[in-house]
Amino acid sequence: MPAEAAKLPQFALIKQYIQNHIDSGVWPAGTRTPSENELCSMFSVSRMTARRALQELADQGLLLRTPGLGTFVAEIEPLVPSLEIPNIVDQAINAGSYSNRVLFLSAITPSSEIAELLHRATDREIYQATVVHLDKEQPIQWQTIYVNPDLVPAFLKQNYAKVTPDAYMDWIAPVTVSDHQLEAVLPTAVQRRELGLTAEGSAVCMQLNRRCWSKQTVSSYSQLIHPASHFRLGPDLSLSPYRDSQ
Amino acid sequence: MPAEAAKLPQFALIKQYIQNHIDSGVWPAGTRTPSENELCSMFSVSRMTARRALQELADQGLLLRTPGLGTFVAEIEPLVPSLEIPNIVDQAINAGSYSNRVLFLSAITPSSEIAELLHRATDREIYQATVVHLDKEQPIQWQTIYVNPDLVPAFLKQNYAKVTPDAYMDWIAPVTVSDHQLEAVLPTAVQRRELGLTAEGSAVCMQLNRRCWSKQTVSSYSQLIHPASHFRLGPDLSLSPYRDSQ
DNA sequence: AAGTGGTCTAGACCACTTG
DNA sequence: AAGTGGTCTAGACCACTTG
Repeated sequence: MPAEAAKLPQFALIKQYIQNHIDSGVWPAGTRTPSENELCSMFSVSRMTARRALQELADQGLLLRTPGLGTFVAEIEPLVPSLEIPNIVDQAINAGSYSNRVLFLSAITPSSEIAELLHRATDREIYQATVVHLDKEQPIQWQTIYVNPDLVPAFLKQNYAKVTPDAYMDWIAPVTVSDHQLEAVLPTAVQRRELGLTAEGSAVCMQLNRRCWSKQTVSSYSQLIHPASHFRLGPDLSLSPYRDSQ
Repeated sequence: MPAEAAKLPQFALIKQYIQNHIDSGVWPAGTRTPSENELCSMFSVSRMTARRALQELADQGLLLRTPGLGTFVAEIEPLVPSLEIPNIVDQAINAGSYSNRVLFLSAITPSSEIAELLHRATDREIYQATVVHLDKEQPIQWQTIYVNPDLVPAFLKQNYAKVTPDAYMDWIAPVTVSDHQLEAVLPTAVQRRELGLTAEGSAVCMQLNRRCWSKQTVSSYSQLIHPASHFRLGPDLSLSPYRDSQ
């Protein structure tokens, strides 16, 4: 028995054996792997141990198992690439360089579009706030947030100089799910002024539309508008995605 | 024994029991759950069955287990929101309404920036293609792709009217990982003309920078420029994220 | 009828933590 | 010393598929 490999438990050794055959192409997608009983005798192991190896690889999506038929190597799924959405306001708060300007805070009668997004009738009031968020005195985001007053009745009575609308909302009605949309836009004249955008060429903005849910009820809908110069998504491409693994 | 709940296996019943106590707030984060042995006697079940319930919930991230200490309810992780990146060229191809115009196809001496992204020296040639992709005769994407000739030596000899550069690349050097960056830009005069953007206001574009890797080697770097009117990320917000679960 | 995976049992030994 | 989770065994019954 080689001394090097003695540390891993037996189910992990069986997993390695199977993974090697898949990665090296010896077992292409669709190949039947050894059955639980076959692995038992191959590795001199009980069925529960052989089963654990197969089951964990199946949970990872590498194998497909069918009672009565066997275990098969799964097709590689194309893996839809995705981008994480940074929260530049939270980053500024954590850095201690955050401030803001509240431009509007009031109850309003929603447009039919906003009412529909909040799942409310157009004849029922909702709350709206418009805030410009700043990092080191530089405007980084224009936020217009529409709030469901049923979930956050005291929304209009808060002082948003220290606690942002998002932070207060998350305290009263924690976000359980959120939807996001992203598009490139040209800001309005008011937005350009408040965001400090003067030159024509630098006036391009990224608009993020975000709807938040709290326990299966829509709690808010926000339009977040960022100067393109302050909002890029994705990693620094000078770094290798393999930096962790080798 | 109630007839309704008779269908679920015992480990699933124990999982339900634990999940209910977490979801309802009876066991907040940090609470110690019953141990494997305690669940054994509570549910008149063997330790392997009680263990399975705890282990599967731990695999889901709901529980944390420590040998010698016990099993504890995990903190809810904030869950970074992310957006899937649509491939509008593939969508057009699948819809059967795809065509393109190849503007440039040649070996070039790379700029230092491009050379660095491809992990190559500036004095070694690379391949470049510039293609405008169309859907139903409408321009939807400007692509400038820089290719590592080591991996795809015959890149310049292909006819890209039928098979796109990306499709050919994926055939020769399948993409194992890809990096993406996204920003809002104003297109150049040439890009505006080729993309059919005339009015000033509609000239905003989304630029996606994508670097593809094949077996831990950079195979290509692409700049993908889309008219903002044809490129929005995220779901239709008129749909509920709960559509599947209720 | 023989083989497959899904569930389950009643034991065992281990390294680890706590009093 | 008593309890915890991690690994493992050698059996069992089941519903399911195949020849």
